[in-house]
Amino acid sequence: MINTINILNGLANENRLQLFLTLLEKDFCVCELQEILNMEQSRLSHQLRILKFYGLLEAKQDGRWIVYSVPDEVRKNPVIEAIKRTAELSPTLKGKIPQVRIRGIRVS
Amino acid sequence: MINTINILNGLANENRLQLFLTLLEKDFCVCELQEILNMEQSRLSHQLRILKFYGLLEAKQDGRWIVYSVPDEVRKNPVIEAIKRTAELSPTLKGKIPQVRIRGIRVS
DNA sequence: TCTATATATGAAAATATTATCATATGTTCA
DNA sequence: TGAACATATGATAATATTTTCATATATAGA
Repeated sequence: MINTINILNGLANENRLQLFLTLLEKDFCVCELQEILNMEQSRLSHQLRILKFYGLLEAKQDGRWIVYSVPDEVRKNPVIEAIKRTAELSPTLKGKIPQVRIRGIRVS
Repeated sequence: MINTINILNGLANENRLQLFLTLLEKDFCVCELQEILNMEQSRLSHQLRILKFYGLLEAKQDGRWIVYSVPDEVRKNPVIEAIKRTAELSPTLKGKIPQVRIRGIRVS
């Protein structure tokens, strides 16, 4: 199981917490996250790297996109479950999460 | 309820996490914590202040001692409960926690 | 192959956190 | 009151994290 201190270190940053909560809702590629979170590309990339480093995210390539997701093992972690319940994704971001998208293109 | 990001910020440091887990076991005054955690006084005092700042600890005076404790509200928090379950207090520290003490003096 | 797009990386600058040291404050007790 | 003890605080130094900017890499498609 993922180490608790890794979870704490990974998520002890408002930006990364929101990023993580977003990915907890749904998988996204970097360019979608860039739009949703309104973050500069390399900054976002660095933050994703940190979350991945701590084992909180995984990435898979799909064409020229890299899709980030929260591994099942992480979703099942009790601390993560509690965080999901208590830490609300900012309403602004929530409104920005597209319902259906295919590789960055809004479909609905 | 205590803010999740405050919990994360407060505990995203191995030292403070161990300090907090120690106080989750039992209330202690600073000089006891100093001995248990083998930390220099002012460093410990600074870390306690941070935990207090984030609302994770409270302090009450008892003579010349300041006794720190985890507020009930914090204990009941789902994230804290999950952390308590998943983050083990280091065995070294566990062995050092006195069973019964009165104001820093080991009684049993 | 060339170009556009998506993403990552490295280095430097900006900022925040942590440790350390000296000193201040407050309490007890002789 | 003054000495000893317990704790806090402030300033600075040491470190770590975060942002920014420039550039590199990789893929898709013309």
